[in-house]
Amino acid sequence: MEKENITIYDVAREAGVSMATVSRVVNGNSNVKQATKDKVLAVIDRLDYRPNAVARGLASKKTTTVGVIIPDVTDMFFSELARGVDDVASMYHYNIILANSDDSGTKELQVLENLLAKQVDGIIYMGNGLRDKLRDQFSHTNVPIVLAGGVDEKNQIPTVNIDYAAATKDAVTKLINNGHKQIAFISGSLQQAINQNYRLQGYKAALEEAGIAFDEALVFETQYTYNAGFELANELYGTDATAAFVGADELAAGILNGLTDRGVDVPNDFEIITSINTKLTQITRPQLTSISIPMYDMGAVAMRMLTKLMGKENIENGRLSLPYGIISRQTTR
Amino acid sequence: MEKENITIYDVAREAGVSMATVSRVVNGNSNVKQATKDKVLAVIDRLDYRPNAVARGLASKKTTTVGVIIPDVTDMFFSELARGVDDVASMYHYNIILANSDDSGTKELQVLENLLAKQVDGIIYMGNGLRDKLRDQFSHTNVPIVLAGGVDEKNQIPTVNIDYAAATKDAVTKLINNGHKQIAFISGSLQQAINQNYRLQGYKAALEEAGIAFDEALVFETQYTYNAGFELANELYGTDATAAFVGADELAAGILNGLTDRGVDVPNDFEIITSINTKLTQITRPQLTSISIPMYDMGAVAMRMLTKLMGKENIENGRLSLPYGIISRQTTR
DNA sequence: ATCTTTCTTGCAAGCGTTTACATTTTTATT
DNA sequence: AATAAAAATGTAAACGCTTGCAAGAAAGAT
Repeated sequence: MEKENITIYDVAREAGVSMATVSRVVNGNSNVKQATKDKVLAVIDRLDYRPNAVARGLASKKTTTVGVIIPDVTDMFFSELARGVDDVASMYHYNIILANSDDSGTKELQVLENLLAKQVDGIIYMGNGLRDKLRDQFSHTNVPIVLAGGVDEKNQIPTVNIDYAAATKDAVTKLINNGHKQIAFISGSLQQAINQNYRLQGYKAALEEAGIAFDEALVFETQYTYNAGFELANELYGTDATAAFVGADELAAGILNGLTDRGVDVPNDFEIITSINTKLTQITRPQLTSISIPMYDMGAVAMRMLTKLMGKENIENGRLSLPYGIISRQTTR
Repeated sequence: MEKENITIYDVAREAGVSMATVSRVVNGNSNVKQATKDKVLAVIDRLDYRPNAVARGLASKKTTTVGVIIPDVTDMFFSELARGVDDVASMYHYNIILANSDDSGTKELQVLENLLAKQVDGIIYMGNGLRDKLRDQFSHTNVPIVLAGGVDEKNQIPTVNIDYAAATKDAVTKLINNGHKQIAFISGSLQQAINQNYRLQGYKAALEEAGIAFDEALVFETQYTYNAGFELANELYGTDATAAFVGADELAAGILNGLTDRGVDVPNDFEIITSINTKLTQITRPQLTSISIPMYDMGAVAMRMLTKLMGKENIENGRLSLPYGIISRQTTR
């Protein structure tokens, strides 16, 4: 067994001061005489006192905890973001409550409810779109929220991401410059704003700029999984596409391997550019050319922005687009 | 702005009952007349009342929150575990505070301190070993802890994992049966118990059983990264090893690609078995033969065990070894 | 009708802090 | 040495809920 929970009161008694004073030294309040501070600190050390954060939270209305709504920790894109978030969170002495939403509307709502009940000081939201119901709830709360890595079409919520439309346009243009006219656009659900309103728009913009007609038949909507890609390779094989822009790395890996298995020579017969630049891009053979997204940084910056919001600091700009790049590897010539 | 925080007291007043009664209906306490329950529920709904979990935590001494110490969410092995943990946690209405430790002793200690301050009801610990200092802290607290996916050499802490030694032995034996005598053992730091006391022991056991002498020169200790593997491939090339057991998938992918790039034909000139069976194993070409570890399940089972511990239920067995398998793919013949 | 027993409800004391505000001690000023 | 100002400390009221205990209401038993 272990000594009973020792409280601020015990420390006060042992040190011969009031609990207020103990509270002050614990919180680094300036007006405490050095002598008493030392005395208190010594007792704290001796008694092995550890302030109860829950009581603290109740009294101060601050929990130093932020909620993180994430579709799936298992997804490399999001886990990188989460890592960035956690690193700066802990830098600012916040903890994160991590909640998987599976990108499901109902789960998100429920998770949000939970987080708010737990009195989190702020929320980092990750997702592939922002459903209206959730947006509603967001606007009904005073808890600061920032979107990390996602898009907010209505520009209502502080967001840190990259310019997905521009990045996609760049990628597709690169393909066009390599001589392709029939370029497949492959992404996850077009229900998701990020695909429908950003990536696809960037794709169209690139085509338009090059005077190439948009062909609905070259747009493929599927799951973000390796297997989906692998299967899609067959379908792709039947079209006259000679290159593809792909919205996710795992998916791209599947397509690449599927195509290769059918005897297609990538990049000579077919070029591929993927979108995330996770570790996967270096592991496949040939290695995947990719847009490079600063995932970790997006998470870190989003969290930093959140700390400012929580501290009631003024945010100069609530919509940050971080720089991206395109890394040429072996799936393009 | 938003309506001021509404409390249980507001609900009580509006419903014409005492706060105790409101508390009872909120907590699903049985002895409340149906009529008053309905009345209260209606008010709760109308006022959009949301119980304050912090106050609840203070009063009840339960936070319905568990801490998860994880080396790195970005590591696929651990993120899968974490996902399993979160899924059953939310199933039992717990939230998780996720804290990255980078497998660093000091960070772990600090994170633990934090978690305890936040009054978590339990802790899931993930790591590649369990340092004595941490073990000490663990034993000094009343908060239940379970190890997920790791090993506890001293068998003191409830643990859910697989039999790493046996799995390794099986893998190496498979290699031996394929005719190899010079089998490299490649893992992360041998400082980590899981490598030193389990995997390496399994490796030695397999050799011994086959009457093959252990050769120190075939043991490689490195980082768990793709690049480390890629570079190690060169080194490996200089030895007379004809096969390798590898402790992590990313590392194995690096070795595979490094070897392939040097013109080694895997599996004909060299066979590889890796240890985790993450998605990577299907993405490399050739695909990696691997021990299959039920990561998600380990996390889920560990969390389930923790719920029992937190509920003061008796644990029949605090040391669960889940079944593992070996999946033959293309890096073995 | 009266007395038990069983349900329902209310009362009030915590839970461990923070934080105005008040009070006391120190230091500076004249 | 007396007084004002500043610094250090203490007092006690929140914070929003749970929960043991007591009291009142309803239902059964005789």
